[in-house]
Amino acid sequence: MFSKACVYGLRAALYVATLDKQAFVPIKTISDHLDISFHFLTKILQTLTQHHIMLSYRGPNGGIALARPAEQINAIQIVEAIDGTRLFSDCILDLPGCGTQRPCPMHEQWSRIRSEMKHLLETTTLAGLSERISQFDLRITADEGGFNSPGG
Amino acid sequence: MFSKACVYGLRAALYVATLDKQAFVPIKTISDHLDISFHFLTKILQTLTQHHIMLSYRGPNGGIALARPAEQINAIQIVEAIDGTRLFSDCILDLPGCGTQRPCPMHEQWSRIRSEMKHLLETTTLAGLSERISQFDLRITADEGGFNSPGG
DNA sequence: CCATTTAAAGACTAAATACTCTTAAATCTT
DNA sequence: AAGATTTAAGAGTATTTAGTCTTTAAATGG
Repeated sequence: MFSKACVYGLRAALYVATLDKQAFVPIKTISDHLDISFHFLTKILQTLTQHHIMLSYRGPNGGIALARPAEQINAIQIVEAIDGTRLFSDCILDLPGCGTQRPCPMHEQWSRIRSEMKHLLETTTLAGLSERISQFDLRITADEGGFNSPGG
Repeated sequence: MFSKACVYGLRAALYVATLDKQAFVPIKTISDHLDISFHFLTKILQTLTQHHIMLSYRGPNGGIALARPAEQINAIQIVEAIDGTRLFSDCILDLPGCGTQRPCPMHEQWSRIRSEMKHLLETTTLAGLSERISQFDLRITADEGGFNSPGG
């Protein structure tokens, strides 16, 4: 569905949002916490900074941070920055020009699904997810236990 | 979303369904009509025959055919045969074990989308699609014009 | 100025996906 | 039996995605 890079980007951005700090977070810290390759994550976060979703700063006390309040960053911005917009426009049968004018036989039904998916990602903010995490002790890592209790 | 192989498989199966013949259709005929690589399509259709969605027969007047009436073949059977079932079970954040018990922060919303997608594919039969094609002169090829008027 | 810390950039490798090509096997026609 | 037609199977190639490694550049602190 989404590329690995996209999923990692979502997790990393969400992790930064949960920290709720003004300070820059080193990418190493994030990659350690989320168990993602440091170098790979660096590339992914470069893309997000290039899309003005995150800010980066070099040197000691440097790292990355959200470019704006978590309320103003939603999942679709991250997905589109990394995976592009084709997911929300492509025909299920991959026919060029498929649309209302010249639909494929699944066009109407499929575009409904796509719209719902897009709508969900549009209304899902990092702030909302972050709140849900702290409220229900959810996780964004692969380890056992909740987000705030990595030890058990 | 779906792999190329999956999309080609869907198109090919749908094409065979629209022919509405008992006879076997040579793969070459299908690949020519749908402008898909013959050898690649052969592999894809091998998968579908191995999953008992299609039948094959070698030699002159051989080819492939639907293994059962088009009413009894739905899109999800083809998608799952080619791309597997992960699309309908995987967590959007790729967390292992994500589910009702140990959800990720997007689990509930995302599984709703997944269910709708799955339901759509389950209720979409080759017969239904085929009927829609002939009724509205739709297309399953990349060329101009409707399915029944490839020349214009 | 120098060492350290950090991201940026780019080359490189590995794996998965998307094909292509060749050969074999089955089937039909003559 | 011979030759043509067609799928099956498997090896091989190309492209994309995923991930690694090295070098460079920016920033800080001493």
